[in-house]
Amino acid sequence: MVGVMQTEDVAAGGRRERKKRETRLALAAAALRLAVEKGPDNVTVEEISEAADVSVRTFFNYFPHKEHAILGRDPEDLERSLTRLREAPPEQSPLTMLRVLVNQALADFGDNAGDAKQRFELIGRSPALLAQFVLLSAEDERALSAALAERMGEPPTSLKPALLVGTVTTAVRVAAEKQKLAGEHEVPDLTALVDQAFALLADGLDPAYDKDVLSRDQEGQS
Amino acid sequence: MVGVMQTEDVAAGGRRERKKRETRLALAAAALRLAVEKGPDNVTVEEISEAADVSVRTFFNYFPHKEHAILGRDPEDLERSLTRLREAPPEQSPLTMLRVLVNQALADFGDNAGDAKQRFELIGRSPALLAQFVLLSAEDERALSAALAERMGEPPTSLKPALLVGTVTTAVRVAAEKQKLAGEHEVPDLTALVDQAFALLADGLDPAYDKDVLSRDQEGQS
DNA sequence: AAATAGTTTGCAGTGACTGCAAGTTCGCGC
DNA sequence: GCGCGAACTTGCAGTCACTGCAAACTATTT
Repeated sequence: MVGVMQTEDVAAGGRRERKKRETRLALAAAALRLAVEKGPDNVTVEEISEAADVSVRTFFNYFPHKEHAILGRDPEDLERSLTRLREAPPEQSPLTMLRVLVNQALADFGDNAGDAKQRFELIGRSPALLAQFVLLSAEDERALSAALAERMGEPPTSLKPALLVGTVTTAVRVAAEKQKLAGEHEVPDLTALVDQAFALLADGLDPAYDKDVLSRDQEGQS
Repeated sequence: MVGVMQTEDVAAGGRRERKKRETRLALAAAALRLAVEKGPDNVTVEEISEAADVSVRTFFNYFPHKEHAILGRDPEDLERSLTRLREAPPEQSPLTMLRVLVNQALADFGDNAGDAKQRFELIGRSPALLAQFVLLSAEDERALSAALAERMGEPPTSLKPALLVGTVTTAVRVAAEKQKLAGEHEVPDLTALVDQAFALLADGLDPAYDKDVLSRDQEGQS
């Protein structure tokens, strides 16, 4: 039952709670620092625990994987996005609202400058980290889809909200990849790329799409 | 230099090549069977190796992870899709062609009935498998994006081809998820869901998108 | 048949992660 | 302040994934 106890709010009172939060933070910080210093795949849990001055066993009381500690995700980030989504002006169309959401998220991202960017870098360098990141993101996506469905007044089984969240995520991801790929020269500015992607999503990716191809093309099997 | 030697074609001659292919196949088959029988997370490499009658060490000469063996991906699948993409009728618009591609892939999927479906099931039950699957898919996506960019006569840095491939992948994924979620009753047919998703992508996800929100909304920072 | 190159295997080692049980600390009512 | 139970930490033992290395084996070539 470890970790189940209902901690009511963020700044809960007792010394216990405080210490817990400090330990978790110390572990995440140590994990991130060491990952940056030695490369994400050359860090051992032992080192991290040592740096945070707890036992290895305790490390695993806080994080299920080494990767979770390095990613050090703040559950508040998702909460904030969900709140923003729910409180967005009702007259905004879904994609418009998502554009604002993304922009706010990117702004947050730029704020806590060090950590987020370093983590982002690391993710690009370690498949293990990427894998965990994707898994966590998938959960977020589900939550966002559900919230969006509600906002749009659609049943949770509806395709459209999920598709919107999914494609928007993809758009941001692709934009980020392209920017990284472009390297140093000609830095095209993430916001501009994301704008471009959103515009494409909004207007349609392919005006010439022939929705009846399949009725005609029944012989194309290998 | 293990595994570097240039094996010319699929059905290469020597007994050596044949045995190698057999061993790989036996391992993948055993891995899949055991994963289905005992649950994907309760299989050990030792069991798999035993079932395929090779040493554990040999297992790792064939697969980098347990998960790779279970997923048992055939590199030919990607090749086939790439070929199809390149040989598609040039008059087909990108999304139209991708729709055909997806349909062919799904048809293949239905063909080798057992394996693909079982693997798909497993992926849904094991985060570790899902993670590896996503990683492999990401590689495929990159290859497909590059091929599509070429077909569209765009530079490989161009956003649009990558966005197309990414969103289409997302569309299929979302459709599959929704179908699974719908459960037994009212099975909405994957093809229909995919059609719906493609139509949305083609026509635009949100006709009311306001591409100038950001210019106006500059005060929405946490 | 001997040389050669490719493959298998055992062995030893590192490191992630888990359950368990004993010890420590904290919060709380008395 | 005391003591008690709950929460937390820790060490220990154990399982399992995965790696490098070197010896043994086997197919292929000459």
